[in-house]
Amino acid sequence: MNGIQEIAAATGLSKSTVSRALRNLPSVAPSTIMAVRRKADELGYIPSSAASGLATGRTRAVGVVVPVIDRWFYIQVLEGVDAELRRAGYDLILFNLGGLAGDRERVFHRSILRKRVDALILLSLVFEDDERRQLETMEYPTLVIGGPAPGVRHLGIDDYAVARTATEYLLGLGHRAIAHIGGQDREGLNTAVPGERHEGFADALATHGIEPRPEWDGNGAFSFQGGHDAMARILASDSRPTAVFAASDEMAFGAIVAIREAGLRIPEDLSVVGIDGHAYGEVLGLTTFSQDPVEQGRFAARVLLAELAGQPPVPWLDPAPVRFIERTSAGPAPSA
Amino acid sequence: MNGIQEIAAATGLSKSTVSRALRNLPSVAPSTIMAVRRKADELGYIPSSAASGLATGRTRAVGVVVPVIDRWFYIQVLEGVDAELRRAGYDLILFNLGGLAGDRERVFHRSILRKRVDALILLSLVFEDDERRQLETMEYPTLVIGGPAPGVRHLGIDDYAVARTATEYLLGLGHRAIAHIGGQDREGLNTAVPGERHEGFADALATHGIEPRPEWDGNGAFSFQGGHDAMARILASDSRPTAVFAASDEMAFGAIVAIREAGLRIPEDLSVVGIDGHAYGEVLGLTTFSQDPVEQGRFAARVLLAELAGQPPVPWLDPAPVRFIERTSAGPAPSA
DNA sequence: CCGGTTGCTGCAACCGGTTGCAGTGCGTAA
DNA sequence: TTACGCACTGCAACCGGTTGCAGCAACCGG
Repeated sequence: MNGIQEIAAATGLSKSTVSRALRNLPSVAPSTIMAVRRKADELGYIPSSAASGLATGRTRAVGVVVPVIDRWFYIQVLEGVDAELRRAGYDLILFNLGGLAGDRERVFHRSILRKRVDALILLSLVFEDDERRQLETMEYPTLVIGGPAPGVRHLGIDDYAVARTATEYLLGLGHRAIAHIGGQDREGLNTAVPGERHEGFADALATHGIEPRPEWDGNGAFSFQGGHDAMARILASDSRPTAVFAASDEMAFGAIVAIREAGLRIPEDLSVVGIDGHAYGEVLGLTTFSQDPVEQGRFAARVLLAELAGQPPVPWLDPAPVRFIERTSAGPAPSA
Repeated sequence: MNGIQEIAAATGLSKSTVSRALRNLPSVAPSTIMAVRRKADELGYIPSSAASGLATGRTRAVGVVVPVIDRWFYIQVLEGVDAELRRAGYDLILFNLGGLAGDRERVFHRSILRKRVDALILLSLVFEDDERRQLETMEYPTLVIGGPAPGVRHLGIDDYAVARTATEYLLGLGHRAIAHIGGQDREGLNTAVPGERHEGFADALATHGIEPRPEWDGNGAFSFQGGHDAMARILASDSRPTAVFAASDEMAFGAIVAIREAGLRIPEDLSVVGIDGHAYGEVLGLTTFSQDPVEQGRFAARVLLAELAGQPPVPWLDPAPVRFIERTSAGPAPSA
């Protein structure tokens, strides 16, 4: 005999009373609750999530789907989501698609989740039409963080606006020769994010009548190494920009290293700005437009938990805030 | 009516046959399997992990416990563990202690896991005696990765040996004035790791009759920022070392930045070596002793999955391999 | 003294699968 | 023709909790 039943036998109570006592339901006499608790401890009772899940239809777990794990943004979000779930006594199940090559099927084919979660948070994913439909047929509340996701409820910064603001900041410093480092992170990032940020950059230039130069548009693959290599290539070209807009902080870090390797000074010779708010920026003096993915994660978790608690769903979420952090990597354009 | 039952009714078969058909058991007629599959698709059947978990006592999930999420090492391991679990069709449940302040209780109090997992991987944790006992009473297979963990089965590199080797490498290059950057990561790391690595360092010096100098022993808190600040302090002291042994790559990166800020050259003025194999090392030219946490994660997962598949448990695991990556951050000691 | 609350507990069905055992129908060998 | 084995399917109990409803005793006001 096992579980709750065993406690029932040992205390002379019924299964139902024990069940209620363990959950502190008000309809149980305080003395009974104490007795049951004591016995449970004594017997080393371990509740079975499967059993209660089966009976209630609730798992007390939330799934988080990431394209890959090893990316700054996802990890920050994960940290935030986790913190909030922990507070609420929910578990976190991590579904990693393992890159684009990985099996998207995995999550979108409904049978995989096997009703394991009560709600789902999807990170930086854009969906095919049928995937979106799949998502809708899943009965649990869902939320997407990061990157525009047409047709599904979504939380994140306004990538276009941030990029545009960042570029305008450089323009405001007098820069006219501005390079862009962006590019697709094939397996990791929302495929829309690089595009949005690039567009914001391009539009800012356009309003100032500046033609973007293809040799100043680097593909940094949204990584440190990529940013470094892209910057090195740009510096190797015939003409040199006076500023660089990197679509992510990690690429900006790479760019900074490449610039220093070339013997140039920041910001005297070359200004750099990024987007993200990565912790390394502090030491490296990176001027950046910081988002707070931890808070985004927390917020997403709170929204979903509220719905699970019975609150009416919020159909629309405001874009997440961006904070400008001015450090030392960007300065006035050198006077030609 | 729901689930398997519904399919049974629709096909005119019994629950049991449907159940077996869905699992492709050999005792079911191929034609029946096809029919059941078709019906299941048609009805949009979603299996319930809770129900099968309850019936079989297996959850097809493995738990991973981390002290905090946002650390390079843990994330790499997570990636490896996940890859292997995915292959095997297992889910990954992430338990974050959320720093030392966080609730260790959470995991060690048996009732929290609520039989949610079939096996448990613990990252860089040292245990109190009673926690170890708790762990033993949990019925499922368990494995610790990273940092020595007396009394429990454990996987990881030999921290002492690596640190000693790294230091001896610097000694071999003629360095005698060697600084150490280590220090406790209060909330993140196995409390034993910094100690082991420091000991390896100290012992290597000792065998060469070198007295460690306290002003050259920096606390870098196992972070980029920490490494930077520690190095800056060391450089600000009266005398300057000719080499630095950083107990982690991230601290080494910080040190490199600090050294360059001071206008010194690497490795002409100052050599740097690290431990880890962080991806940034490539660009920064860091000479390091690389471990492969992804592979450690994969390996750990494989070990546990094998046990879950019925293989006899392996009581002892060899230390994980370390690979020396010689790049450009360390060179011969400048001749005084 | 009675009818009605109030507070607590028990009964039994149910959640959705899994599994040991007992059929059933058919082919085949004796 | 009969007996037997084989391939397949069904019955019913079980996994360990949850919950609607009923039951019971003590207590209340009238």
